[in-house]
Amino acid sequence: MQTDFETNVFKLVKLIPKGRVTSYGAIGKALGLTNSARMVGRVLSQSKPDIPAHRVVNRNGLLTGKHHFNPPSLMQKKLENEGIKVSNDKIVNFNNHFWDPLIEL
DNA sequence: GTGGTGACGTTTG
DNA sequence: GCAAACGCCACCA
Repeated sequence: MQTDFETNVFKLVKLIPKGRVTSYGAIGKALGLTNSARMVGRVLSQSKPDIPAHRVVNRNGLLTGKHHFNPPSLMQKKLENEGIKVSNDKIVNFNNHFWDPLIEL
């Protein structure tokens, strides 16, 4: 059983277009939580394989949560598989791949 | 019930 | 421009 917030996060993450990435703050902001990025990250930790959590990174474009993947390198691999260049655990041209739910939706 | 920590972000010094 | 502190909410010890 999940809260509405978690449901929203799951839905939003599922709506992320292929080859695009977003940030915790953007998701939280879209849900009305301006500074609760931690919550978003926590929710993603409970996300199932059904959720492309690899498309969610921090504001720095850094794959901070890759340690929670299995294996951790899977995150980078998936991003690269979608056409996103990843170097040193961080997204290249992050601004170019950034997907803002507030704008796109 | 209290304290500390966490897939973070923003603001101030 | 870089470093440090605060804020937010939830879970674990």
